[in-house]
Amino acid sequence: MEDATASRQQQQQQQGEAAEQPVRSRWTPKPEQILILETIFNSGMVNPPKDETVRIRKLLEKFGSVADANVFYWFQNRRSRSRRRQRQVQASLSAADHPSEIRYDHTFSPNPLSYPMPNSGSSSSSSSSFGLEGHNSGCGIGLSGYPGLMQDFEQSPIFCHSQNQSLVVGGGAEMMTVFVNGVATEVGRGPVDVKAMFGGDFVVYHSSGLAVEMNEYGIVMQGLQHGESYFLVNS
Amino acid sequence: MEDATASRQQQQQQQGEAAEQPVRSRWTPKPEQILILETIFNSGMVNPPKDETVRIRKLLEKFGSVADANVFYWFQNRRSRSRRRQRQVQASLSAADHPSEIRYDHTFSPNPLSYPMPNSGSSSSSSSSFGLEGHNSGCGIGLSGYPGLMQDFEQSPIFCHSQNQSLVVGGGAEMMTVFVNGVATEVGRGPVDVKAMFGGDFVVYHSSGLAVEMNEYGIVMQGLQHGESYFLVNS
DNA sequence: GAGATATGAATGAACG
DNA sequence: CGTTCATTCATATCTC
Repeated sequence: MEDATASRQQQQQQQGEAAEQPVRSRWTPKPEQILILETIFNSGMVNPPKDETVRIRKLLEKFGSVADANVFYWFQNRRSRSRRRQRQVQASLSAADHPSEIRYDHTFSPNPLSYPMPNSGSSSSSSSSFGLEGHNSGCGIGLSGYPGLMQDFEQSPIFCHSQNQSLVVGGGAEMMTVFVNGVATEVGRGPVDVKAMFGGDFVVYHSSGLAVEMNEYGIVMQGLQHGESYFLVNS
Repeated sequence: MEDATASRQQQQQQQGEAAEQPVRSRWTPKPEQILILETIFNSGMVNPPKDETVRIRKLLEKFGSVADANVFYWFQNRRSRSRRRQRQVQASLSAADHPSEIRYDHTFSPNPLSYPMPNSGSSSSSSSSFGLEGHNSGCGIGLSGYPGLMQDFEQSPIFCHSQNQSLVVGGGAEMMTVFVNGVATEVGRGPVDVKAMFGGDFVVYHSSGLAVEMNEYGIVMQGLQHGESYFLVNS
C-alpha cells in the first residue's frame, strides 16, 4: 500500500501541457502508454516494486503526464482483472459437467479483459503466478523486454479479432414462463384454470390489451404464450 | 484479450486512427429479460452475489442468450445510474435554498426509466457509500423462482417507492389517448390521479409488465404515454 | 438519417 | 487482493 499512500488525493491532475482537453478527471493512458504497460506486464513483471514503478512512470511520461499512483493502480487492476478472468474461464469450463441442458457461454462477450464478479471463497492467490493469458496474440511490437523498450511505437494496436458465436438451446419442457401482472410465473402449456390458480374471478388481458378468452368455468383453454405478459383484472 | 485494452480509447485524441473495430455487437436484453432484472432489482436485491448472478443468468436464458458478465454489468450499471439519479434529484432539491417561488419538477422524462442529464459540478469525492435507493422495503415483487421463484400472488405485487413530488398543474395540457384495460381512454398529459379517475385503489401496469410508479397519494407523476396500454389491478 | 438518448461495456480509482 | 464506485466510451434505439 505504500505507493497508494502517495496517491490518495490528486483530484485534479494537470492534464498535460497542451491545455486543450476538457479537463479529464482521471488519468487516461495514451495508447503508447498502454502498450508499454502491457509489455511490461506480459514480460512477467506483474507487480513492480516501488522503485520500479517510479521508473515506469518516468518512462510513461514521455507520452503524457502520469503519476506513480496511476501506474500503481494500473498494475493492481491489471493483476486483479487478469486473474479474475482466468477464474471465470475456468469456472465456465467446469460447468460443462453433466449438462442437463447444454448451456455454455453464449452471448457475445466481445473481448473483455475481465469483468468483476462477486466471488465468495477462493483464494489461491499466492502472489506471483499469474496465468499467462498474456499470450499477446503475437501481434508483436517488439518492445525488447522491458528494460530496453523504447520508441518505435508507431502504432499497431494489435488486436486480432475473433468473433464469438453463441448458440442457444431453447429450453422448455412442458412448462413455460409468462408474466402475470409483472411477475414471472411458471405455467403448464395446457389449459389454465384462472380461478383455481389465482384464487378469484379475473379477466385476463394480454399486454396487447386484448382479453384472453376463457370458458364459463374460468378456464383459459389455450391462450398463454411463453414470455408474454398478461394482466389479471378483477371482474 | 489484451487487445481489448488498447482497443477502446482513442476517440478524443487527435490521433490518426489505424484499423477499425470489427464492430462488436453488444447484448441487447429482451423485454422479458429486462422485466426480470427490474423486478429483482426492485425487490431489493440490487447487488446479487456471484451465485445469485448465475441463477439469474440461467433464468434469463429462457428468453435469449446471455452471459454472467452481462448480468453483472446490468446490475452494476443499474445501481450506478440509480444512485446518480438520486443524487441528481437531491442536488436539485438543495438548490431550493430560498424558494421564493414554488419549484416544481419539470423533468418530463418520456421514458419510465432513467434520465441521465448533463452532470454539472461534480464534486466527485471519494466518500462513497451513498444511500441506496433500492429501499423498497417490503414492496416486493416476488419473482418466481428466486427468492422463492414463482410465487403465489393473489394479491398484486406493488411498487412502493415514491419520492416527494411537486405537484403540478393540473390541467392545462392537451389530452392524449391511452388504453386502460384494453379500453381507449383520454387522459391529460400531466400527472394522473388514479384513485380519483378510476375510483379505487389500483396499481397501474404498463403493458411491458412494469408497474408505473405513483406517489403516496395515488398519483402517477410521470405521466402515461400516448398510445400505450396500461392495466389497472386492484391493490 | 443526423442528432439526442438509453444503456451495455470497460476501466481508473478506492475501499476494506 | 477482491470488491465496488464513478466515469467514460461505444452503440442500439428513438425522434424529428
